[in-house]
Amino acid sequence: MPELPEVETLVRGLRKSVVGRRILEVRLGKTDFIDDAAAIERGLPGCLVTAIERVGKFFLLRLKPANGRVPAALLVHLGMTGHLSPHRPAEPAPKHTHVVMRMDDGRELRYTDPRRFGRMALLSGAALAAELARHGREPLEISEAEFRARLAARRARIKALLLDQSFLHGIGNIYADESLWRARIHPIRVAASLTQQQARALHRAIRKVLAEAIRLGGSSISDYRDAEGRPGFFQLRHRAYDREGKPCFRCHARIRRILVAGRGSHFCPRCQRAPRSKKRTSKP
DNA sequence: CGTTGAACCTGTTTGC
DNA sequence: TGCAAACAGGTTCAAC
Repeated sequence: MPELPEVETLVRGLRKSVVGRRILEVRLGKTDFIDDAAAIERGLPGCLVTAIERVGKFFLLRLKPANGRVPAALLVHLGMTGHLSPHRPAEPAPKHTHVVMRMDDGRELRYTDPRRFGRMALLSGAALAAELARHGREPLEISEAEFRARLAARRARIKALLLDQSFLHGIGNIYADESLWRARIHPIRVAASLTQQQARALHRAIRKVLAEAIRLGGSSISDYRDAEGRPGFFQLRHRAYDREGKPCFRCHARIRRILVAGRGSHFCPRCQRAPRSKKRTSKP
């Protein structure tokens, strides 16, 4: 569910209701997705949430401890099925609610995640810096020149590279397929083989797709909801993702689905030309 | 460097 | 209807 636009939408919603609030109490369910559950249980109560940021697909809740200890940050990743949102305590907690933070306005910030592919960690100082250092560039901020230069240095397939969070962070399977469709680039093209025009088109497509998805509150495929429980609407604008067998919006050819980097990849076989296969027929 | 497949988990959809 | 397989918005790791 959660790629950059969904996390960004959630972050904007959470800012309004959670920043400036103090965490009074923490209750945990299953904890196998938490780096150090004891540290969370011990460290969160008493903390003031001073800011909420998005780093790629991660949430970063900046925390100010009550008793003058060093500031820390709660890092949250939603994995495939995670969700983080405020609720009234009277609202029954759904199945798979694993973290409940009782806030000083009487509400509960709940983390729910059926598959528990998400991640949570309370970090400060060097550990936090090390975590952030593993991340790639923001797709909405990287310049076209730098994007092109970095592509030129890579022999990986473009789809695999777009999913690589140490290259760019925040793009997942939906927005990779949507960006490639818009830029008319086949997912198995080698990154370094893209022409300057194609790299430029991809840079623009990524920005356009992500910006529009944020504007529409993200994509709700099955269960994504924002901080107020409302779905996103960008799924209505998908042109490739999950459209196997349906006509291409540009040329009406049937959208195909293949496996690239182990992920279902959707593309138009007519608009997004496959690279010339590299069967060596002659050798000088 | 890069690729593939498996693993981590639960739920839903699809196929026989 | 029933049951099994396939698949899902993600990441990581071993093996090649």
